[in-house]
Amino acid sequence: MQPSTFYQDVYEVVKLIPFGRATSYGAIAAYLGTKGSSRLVGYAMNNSIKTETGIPAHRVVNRNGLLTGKFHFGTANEMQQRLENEGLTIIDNQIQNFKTIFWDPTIELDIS
DNA sequence: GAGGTGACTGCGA
DNA sequence: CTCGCAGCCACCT
Repeated sequence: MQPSTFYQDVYEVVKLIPFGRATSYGAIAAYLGTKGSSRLVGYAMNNSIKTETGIPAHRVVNRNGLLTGKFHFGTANEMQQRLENEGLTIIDNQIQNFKTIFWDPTIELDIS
């Protein structure tokens, strides 16, 4: 297919993240085949919020499960608030048991 | 057309 | 263990 923009692909993957789960920028980038562009994923998220794309960006965190982009939300605690609302535990801006709730698109979606 | 930026990641000291 | 540096690539000004 013809990906209009890198953002579009990122949005598609983020939308597929199931409730109560979270993934990392690198995982999404890797799934898109642009693992080297892990920063672009975060960049896309930033744009997604600004453009009201409705993307659950709060389910996307860095490799350590740290809410690195919480400050980019409308309010600093909104990201954490949403994650806790999904049954996750956040301490010091970091997702607890992140390894357990981690949702890897390269595995869950499987590139077949 | 060129330069600067960034919600990252991995490796080294 | 904690802190710092370099690489990476698409988007924005």
